[in-house]
Amino acid sequence: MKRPRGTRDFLPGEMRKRRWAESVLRDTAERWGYGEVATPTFEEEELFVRRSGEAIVEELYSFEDKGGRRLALRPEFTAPVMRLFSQEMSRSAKPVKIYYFGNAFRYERPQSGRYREFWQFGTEIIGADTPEAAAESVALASTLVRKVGVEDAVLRVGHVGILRGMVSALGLSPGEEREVFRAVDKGDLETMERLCGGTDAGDVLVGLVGRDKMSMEDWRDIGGGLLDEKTVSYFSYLEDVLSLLPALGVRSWKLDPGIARGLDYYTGVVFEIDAPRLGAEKQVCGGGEYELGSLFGTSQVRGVGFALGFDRLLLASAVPEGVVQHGILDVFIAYIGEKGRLAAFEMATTLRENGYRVDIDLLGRNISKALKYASSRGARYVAILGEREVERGVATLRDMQSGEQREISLSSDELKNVLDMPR
RNA sequence: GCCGGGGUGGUGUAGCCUGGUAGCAUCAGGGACUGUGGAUCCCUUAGCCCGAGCUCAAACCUCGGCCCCGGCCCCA
Repeated sequence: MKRPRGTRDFLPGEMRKRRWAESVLRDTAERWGYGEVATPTFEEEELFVRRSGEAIVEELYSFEDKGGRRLALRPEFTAPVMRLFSQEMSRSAKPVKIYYFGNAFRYERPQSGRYREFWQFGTEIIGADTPEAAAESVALASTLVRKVGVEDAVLRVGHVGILRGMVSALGLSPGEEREVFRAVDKGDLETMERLCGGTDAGDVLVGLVGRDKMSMEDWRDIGGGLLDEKTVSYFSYLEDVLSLLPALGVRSWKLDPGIARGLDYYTGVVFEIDAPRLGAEKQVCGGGEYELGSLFGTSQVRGVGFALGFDRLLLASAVPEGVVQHGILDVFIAYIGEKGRLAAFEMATTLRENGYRVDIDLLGRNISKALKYASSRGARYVAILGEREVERGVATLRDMQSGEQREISLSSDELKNVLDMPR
């Protein structure tokens, strides 16, 4: 029996890291005023098709249930969360700020940082179309990535409204425009050159996407002349968003005119975060401003949000030593003889009731082996209970780091604090 | 779907080219040590990804499949 392709088992050490990262994400989102939501692991297939088009059926884990319904394991959370919003929260006070964490499934070729079952964390601010909301979303994403220990993250910010304005200034057919968008998103300069090089607008676009460093002024100067009034107004909007970032704790970002984010429903500011050390699958976050009332028949609903690739985040993260090292056991109890055994189990119960993490010998090992086992488990203390101790109502407590030993009383009052360690 | 590199006890590896007894390390369990850990020694459990072919004989050669790793495509 093997694990299905593209899935993983997680052992205790790995789970400790994952739970740590998860709690960092959760706690931070709560602190920023977001409430958690959860949606079903599977939905009607139609929900995902409507959001993303027929093409995604290829990548869905879909099936028919016994009632003949077409269902699919969720490949992402945006559509389910929007469904939840429009069905359950559309009359809630605006803006609605929610976050989610869970597993999602895509039938794809696994590779580094890409699995068939993966985890995502994300947030949405729904019912807000202001620079303030956009800035908060960008800043929260950036903060989260940093807080889980990704040191070298690069935040890139762009605006699809400006990009669309530039592409439509090229005067291409809709089909050609699609191709250009795709090339822009990939940073494929050769294809761009082929599609729209030679014209003024085309050269400008190629120049912008190819640029490594750029200021807002450059962007305006280079691209602004060719654009209509509405598109030009996006520059000030974007500037406004960016001006709020430092106050929200964001130290640095790169302007990237070429972020297209694939989907049609993005309307304004868009952003991505990369962890360069991850190689081909380096994007750990993507998000932006969107409009998707049309999908669910709601009247115009605008919002801004992002999704974090939890597994990639962990690959890129330097999880603090303490998280990994922090042993899972405060005390291991070893005993000798029938009397020792009873006293040992009683001691374990008392210590556990007082909040300590306690394990006890279950294999009837001798002291030597029990100590070795406790050591390999990373226990801080070993309590030894033999005839000698039980007769006098004490246990021998051995500090596994220093090797020092002392006797402690077995009375429950004494046991409460005798280990003088944080619980 | 495409290209490349791989799959040998639980883990890490040698053996493969040049077919013929699968070796080492580590971990785990037990013992030497009658109540004090990571040492030493001994013992034990346990392996050639799956299938077909060539051959007297396949971990080894050939073909197909599965899975892993890196990349392409895709990335809602």
